[in-house]
Amino acid sequence: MATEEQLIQELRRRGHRITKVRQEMVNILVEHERVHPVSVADMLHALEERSLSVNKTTVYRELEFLIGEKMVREVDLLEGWKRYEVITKGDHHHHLVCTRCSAIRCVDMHEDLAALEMEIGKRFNFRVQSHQLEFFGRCDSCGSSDKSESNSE
Amino acid sequence: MATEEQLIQELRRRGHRITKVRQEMVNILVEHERVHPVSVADMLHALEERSLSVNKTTVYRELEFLIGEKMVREVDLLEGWKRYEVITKGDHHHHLVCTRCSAIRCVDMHEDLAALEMEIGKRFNFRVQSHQLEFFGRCDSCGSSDKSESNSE
DNA sequence: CTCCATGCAAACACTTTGCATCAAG
DNA sequence: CTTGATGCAAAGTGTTTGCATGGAG
Repeated sequence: MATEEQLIQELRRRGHRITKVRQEMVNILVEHERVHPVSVADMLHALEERSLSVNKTTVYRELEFLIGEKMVREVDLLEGWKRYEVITKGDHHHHLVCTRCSAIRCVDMHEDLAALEMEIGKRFNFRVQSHQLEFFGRCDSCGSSDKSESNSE
Repeated sequence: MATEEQLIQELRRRGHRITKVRQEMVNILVEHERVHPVSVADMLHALEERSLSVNKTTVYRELEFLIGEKMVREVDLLEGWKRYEVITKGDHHHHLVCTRCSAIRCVDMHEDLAALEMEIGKRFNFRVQSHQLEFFGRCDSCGSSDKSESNSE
C-alpha cells in the first residue's frame, strides 16, 4: 500500500532531512510491510546486507522518529523485544506466530475487529483508540503434533 | 473462580513446599484475579503491605514457578514490563487500558474470541493455542477529549 | 553555514544467574 | 537431614541518554 517514495516525499514535505540511513530504513520497513514486523536486530542485519553499517542507537532513534511521524507502529509478539511495522491506512492486520518454528504471518481481520471494537464501546463505554491482537499456535507446516518446540526464523 | 486454598492444595499435592512467601503470592494473585494483572512492582508492594519483605529475585522466580505449574500467565500491556494473572479455566478475559489514566479493566469476550479463533483455524489452517488481545483507549471516566495524557494508577 | 542526524560510550530498567544460606517436610 | 526456597550481588539484554562530530539542505 504505502510506497517508499510516498513516505520519503511526505517526510521531505514536512521539512525533514532525507539521509541515506533514513531512506534505507523506510525502504526496509516497506519491504516487510505484509511479511512480518521487523525487530531492531532485523533492521541492523538488513542495513548491513546493504553495506550500510549503522549504529543501533541510530536505528532506535530513527524508529522513534518514524513513530512520531505516525508512519510506523510498535508490535509486541511477546518475544522480549519490540518489532515495528509501517502504518497503512485502511489496512488492519494481525499476526499468527507459530510456537514451534517462530514463523510470523500477517492476516487481515478488519471487519471482525471493527465489530468487536464497536461492541466494546457499547458494552463498557470505552472508546477504543487501538488494540493489539496476536495469535500463537501451530502454523500450517508445523501441524498439530505437540512433539518439539524447535526454532528457525 | 480459583481460590487460594484450591491452588495451595494442588501445589501441596504435587509435592511442592508451601512457604509463607508462596502462600501470600498466590493469595495476592487470586485477589487481583478480575481486577488487573499484577506487575512485579505491584507484587513487591502488596507483600510489603503484609509486612513480608521479599527480594525481587524471589518474586520473579516464584512467578516463573507458578507459570511452570500452569497456574499463572504472563500479560503484556505494552508498558515495558510484564504482568501476571491467575489462569482460571473457562474464563477468557481481556483488558481495556486507558491511555489517559492508565486504568486497567478486565472484560469478558469469550464467545467473540472463540468464534475468531475458529475462523483463523479454517481460513489459514493455523491451530490457535493462545492469543493476546488488549484494547487501548479512553475509559468511561476519562471521556473522549484528547486534552492531556496524565497519569495515576 | 546551520541544524538535524549520527556514532560512541555510558547509563538505564527490567530480568536472570551463581552461589551461599535457610527452612519446609 | 535433605532438598527446594530465598537473599544478595553481579551479570544480561534490550533500550535510552549525553555529548561531540558530521553531513543535508
